[in-house]
Amino acid sequence: MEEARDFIRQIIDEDIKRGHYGGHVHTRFPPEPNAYLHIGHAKSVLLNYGIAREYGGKFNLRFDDTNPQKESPEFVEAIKEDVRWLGADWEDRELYASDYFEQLYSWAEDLISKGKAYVCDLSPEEISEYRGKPIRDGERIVTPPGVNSPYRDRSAEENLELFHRMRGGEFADGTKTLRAKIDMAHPNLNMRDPVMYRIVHATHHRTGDAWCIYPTYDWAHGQSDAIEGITHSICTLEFENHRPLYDWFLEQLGVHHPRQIEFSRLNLTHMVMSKRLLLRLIREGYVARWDDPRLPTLTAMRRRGYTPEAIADFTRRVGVSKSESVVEYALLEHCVRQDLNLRTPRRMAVLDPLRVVLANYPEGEVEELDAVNNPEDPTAGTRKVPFSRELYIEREDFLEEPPKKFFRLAPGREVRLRYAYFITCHEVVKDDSGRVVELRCTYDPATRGGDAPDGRKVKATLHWVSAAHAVGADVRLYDHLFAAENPTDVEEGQDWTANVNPESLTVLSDCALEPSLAEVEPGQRFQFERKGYFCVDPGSRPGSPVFNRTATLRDTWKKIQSRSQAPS
RNA sequence: UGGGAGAUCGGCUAACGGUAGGCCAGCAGCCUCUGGAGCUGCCUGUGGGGGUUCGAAUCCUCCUCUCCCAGCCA
Repeated sequence: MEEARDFIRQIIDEDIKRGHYGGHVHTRFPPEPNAYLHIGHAKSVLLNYGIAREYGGKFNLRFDDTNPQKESPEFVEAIKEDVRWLGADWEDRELYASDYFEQLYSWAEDLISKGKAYVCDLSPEEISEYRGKPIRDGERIVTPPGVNSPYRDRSAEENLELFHRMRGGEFADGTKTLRAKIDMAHPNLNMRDPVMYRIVHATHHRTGDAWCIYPTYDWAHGQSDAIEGITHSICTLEFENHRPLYDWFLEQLGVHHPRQIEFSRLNLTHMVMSKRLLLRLIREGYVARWDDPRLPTLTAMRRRGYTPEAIADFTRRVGVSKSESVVEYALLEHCVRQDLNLRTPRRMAVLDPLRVVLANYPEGEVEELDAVNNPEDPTAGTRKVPFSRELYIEREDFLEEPPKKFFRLAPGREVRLRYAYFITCHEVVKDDSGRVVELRCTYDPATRGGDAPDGRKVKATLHWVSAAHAVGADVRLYDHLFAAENPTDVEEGQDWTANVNPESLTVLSDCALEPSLAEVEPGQRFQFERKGYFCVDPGSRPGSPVFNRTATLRDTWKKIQSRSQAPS
């Protein structure tokens, strides 16, 4: 069965049919190394890499490092790790716009010589004014044509000399720019003599102090694509306005001209996705770091337990289009559950322990019971789980006064302990404050393994851990970083950070795990039965494991509860 | 205002002049030693008005709404 092709692939199909670019396809992912990658970038990486692979083409990783004040090797390394993790292979093409600085400079000289660029002494504020600001004209707002810079008509010789002196370091930051000479009355503001070079005395993470003038993104990006022989320059919607400018540069230079195709960026409910906003969350301490598992950064999602396969499945399902959209977080969760369901071993872990004593079970006796590692994967085999007189069950699996539809343990009620026995609760022990501290139960020896020979049924099966064998652990539960679907939608005078969910992180430190979980390695994933998917944190240590919850299991009881509690 | 772009079930996305389909979510049921997973069924949609056509989500036209640009950020 053939899958529907997105509009980008349709365009490429057409290009190939018409023999454009010699039938070749060459894509690239062009991040600026000034932040960590997030899942929106993953969509772009996978799109570009996927297209290259499908068409038998090539895929470049190119760092658009034209702003030394914001970029650093730390980000370069982090980005490489994330792209690699996603499975995108750039082979030996780890490239940098900064590698093209000399070529870009020489092309700029060409444009100057042809009278298509000039050195301008206007200040940033003046440039903005000359460009033509929107003016209120009574009811209406009018965008007037721009005004030519007084420096626009310098001779090519003078421009060349000034440009050389700019490179030579003779001028202070911000005092001069090189601008393309296009059209100050152009309806597209990007065409009103855009800046190509600015003076910045800053050390670049790769070129060091070799330069004190740096190309703007607009001047560097298209030409970098051209140099690399990119055929399809896929980018996000906000660059649609710039395409005429990129076309103009390429045409003036007479070089290879990629086809630029814009698609809408990924947005998620309950999440912010811009670098600027993510940076604020970190700087202001709403989250710990770039890899805080509540963030949509790839490093955070990896730490949380997401798999690259789940992310790839997700990006495939959301599709590619030009309409701006917000994808429900639930789809992401669905993808990771579906992946993890098939691949993760099951374990029993009691996150909020309640002691259970089996009055009729021999003291001191321990049985090793067989437990299935993964019902979805017969090859995963079984393991032994110790059972004894004193156990822990989940506190929320018992209610003294069970409401309708609550099938779990309650006074007088019989339930099954998974892979073990049927037990019946006879007595509830409370402390002085009335808190339930222990349950006195009996077990039915005939139900060993979990089946009753007389065929009687129970409505619930609980997970449990033998108290004497339990391994203590920290478990971190995560909820939406923002309770609101759209975090930046705030009332007048409110800052969006007010929407940060104060309960997005819950740290549990008294969890009781089955003993097979004593020795785990960071990054290992498990399904804790009935609770969710969990991943061993990088900070986990032998003997005191730390788990991050990747996602909960779908929980019908929770749903029933919230339905009955929901405000009408 | 000018320029650029977009509007299809609750969400995302197909359909390229010929039965508006899929996935997620939701709902109902079946099944179950995870209230998991799985299975079955249901649900709802072409922004509005005109026009062309045997036939329009698709073509034309007018309108409405939303987003992007006016950095020496990318």
